Amino acid sequence: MAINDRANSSPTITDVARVAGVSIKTVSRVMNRETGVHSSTREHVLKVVGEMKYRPKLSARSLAGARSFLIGLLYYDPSAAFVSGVQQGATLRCRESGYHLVVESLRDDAPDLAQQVDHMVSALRPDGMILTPPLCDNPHVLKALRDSGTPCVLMSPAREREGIPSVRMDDVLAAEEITLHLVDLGHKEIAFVKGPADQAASALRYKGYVRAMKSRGLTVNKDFVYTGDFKFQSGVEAAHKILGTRNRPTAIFASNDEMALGVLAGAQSIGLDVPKALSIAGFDDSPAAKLVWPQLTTVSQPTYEMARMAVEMLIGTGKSQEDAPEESIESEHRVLEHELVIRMSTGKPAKR
Amino acid sequence: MAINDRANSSPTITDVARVAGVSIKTVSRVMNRETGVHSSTREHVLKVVGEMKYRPKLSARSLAGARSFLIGLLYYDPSAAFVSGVQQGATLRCRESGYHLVVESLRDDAPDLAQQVDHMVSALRPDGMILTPPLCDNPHVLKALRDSGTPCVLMSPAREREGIPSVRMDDVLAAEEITLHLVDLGHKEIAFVKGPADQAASALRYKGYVRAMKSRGLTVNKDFVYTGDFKFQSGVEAAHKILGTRNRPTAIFASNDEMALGVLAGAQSIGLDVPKALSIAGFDDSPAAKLVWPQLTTVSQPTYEMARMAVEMLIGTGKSQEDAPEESIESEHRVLEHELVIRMSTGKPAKR
DNA sequence: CTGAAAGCGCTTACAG
DNA sequence: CTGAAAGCGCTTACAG
Repeated sequence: MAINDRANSSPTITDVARVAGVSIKTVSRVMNRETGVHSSTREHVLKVVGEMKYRPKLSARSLAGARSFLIGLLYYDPSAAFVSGVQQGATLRCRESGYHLVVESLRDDAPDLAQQVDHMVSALRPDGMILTPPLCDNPHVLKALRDSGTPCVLMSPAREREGIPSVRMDDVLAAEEITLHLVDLGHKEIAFVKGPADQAASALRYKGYVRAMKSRGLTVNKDFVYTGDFKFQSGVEAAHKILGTRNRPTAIFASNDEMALGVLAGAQSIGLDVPKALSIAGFDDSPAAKLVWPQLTTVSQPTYEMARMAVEMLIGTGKSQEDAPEESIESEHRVLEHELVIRMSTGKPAKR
Repeated sequence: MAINDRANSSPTITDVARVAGVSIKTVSRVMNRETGVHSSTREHVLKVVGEMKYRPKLSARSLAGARSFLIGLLYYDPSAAFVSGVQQGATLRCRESGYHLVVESLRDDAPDLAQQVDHMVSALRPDGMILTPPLCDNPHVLKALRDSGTPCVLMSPAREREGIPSVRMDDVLAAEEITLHLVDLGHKEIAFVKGPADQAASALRYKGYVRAMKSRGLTVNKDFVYTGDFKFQSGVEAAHKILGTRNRPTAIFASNDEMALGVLAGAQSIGLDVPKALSIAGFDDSPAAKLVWPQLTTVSQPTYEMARMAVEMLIGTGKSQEDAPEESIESEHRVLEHELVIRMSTGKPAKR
């Protein structure tokens, strides 16, 4: 027992089998939690495994078997807010099942996006791939992945696709709810700062805003709808534009946090007290939402849960490389719960 | 040519060798850019490789050879500011050399940290590991990694360690420079908001502040040094404390952005105009530094470059598992250039 | 400059 | 319930 047979290299399945007095197949069965092993055999093997600190080597399992125990995560332009939750969720869920997360950031300017994806996939052979926006909407990336037979899950895609599972939140509903929050506080003139036309979320959030206004019999004033680009500066401009009017609104709902922060800065720069003179709501619950005064009322995206769910869908789905691509990829579109985060930037409107 | 020999599975080295009319060893040599292959042979093989779209499988290379082509990145509590740059830098540098980045977030509360690390390392056999704060200072993690013989690079460790390479920036110098920036603007009374005692950066940045003040013959007023915890709220409190005095300073240097943002919020909440009545400087150049008004003057950490460098050091270092742990790990401690980011939150002091 | 053989450490498919 | 054999797709060590 005290004699270690080989140098200081880690034990292999053969070593364990020899010490335990069973075949490597039995050790393999125990390690993979297969049924049909006598409980006394199982316990004995497990004991030896513990003593020898045996850990199966991923590369060997991967080469011999059908799974690589690797999940890929593709980023394009990692917005800090998004990355943190996604990473945490995906990585923890992977560990629970003995999987590992391989992250790849693609360059913004890459003309050979599809090739990069293909390269990654054929070297790594991941059991699944998680795509975040805007990559989850890139047809070249999607095609490369489909050609390789790699199962994918799209996170918050602009639109759902036949045959490709996705996870998302309900942008329309969330926007509706936060607008209703403002209405419930007593606001009647509520401005909206829209995102750019090329992003799917823009229209969805606007839709929720309009729906909320109409459901309460409030009119959507065209002068109070400003189209920004989801960046800080466009929020500042929106504030100047919207607040420059004599008959200004008592609340502004900017459809992402960056723009809401811009609105806040713009409002404060012209001496408006938030939330007394103006309520401001955002969308995303980015880290920065808590780093201003007053802290921002916003919507928390379930990034952590979406990532966990994505991994789960991928691990559940068996890899279907050999089969015809279309036949066995289970297609589900899941919608996860968001959360309203009411902070100090929204309050009752001042009496006029 | 038009006939594809096997099903739709991807070609192996044997397939390529057969089509090219050479041995698999020769294909292997070409793929690994080894010398000693006739140029005509090399070109011919490369052509066939291109036509067949052959990509070596990582698991096979890993099992047969000494390298896994995997670099591990360990996080603990991913601060959004840090993650984004690190990820980008590491992942791009990895791709340039055919490596892949495996990310693992450890749980804050894990009592079995070392075991988790050991598990990851023995399954994956990464060729190297990058540790970010505060994991890079955790003795259990370090020990687990040393025991396994995995080469590591520490990013911004609290203290450098014998035999373990590291990459960092010069916190003292950066803090000194930003303080001098304030002095050069004409400030003489400059307050400092310190970080918590248990973080290495706290003392370093304070040291730089003191050095700058002394070098210009300014006195460090103890009433103007407030100890926070690197969080927003402590910045708010610092502002109230420091600015509540009759004889208040004209500038505050908070030693990270979160606290600086807190100071900004605190100052604005009592009606102070920044930067006219008060200049504020931070440290980190976090995403939020650009999402407030006025935008924050701060120090940009070279996270992207540090990550690139870390990968480079790891790829350069050959894996030394078989040897005695101490003997061949090349120990280097690199210090990378930071950058002062002068924005609108600092300006000349008002005449009294 | 090129190749034949062995083997990395597992899983698969089969037999009993 | 258990095992012997073959093989996954490469690299290593060696020979010529």
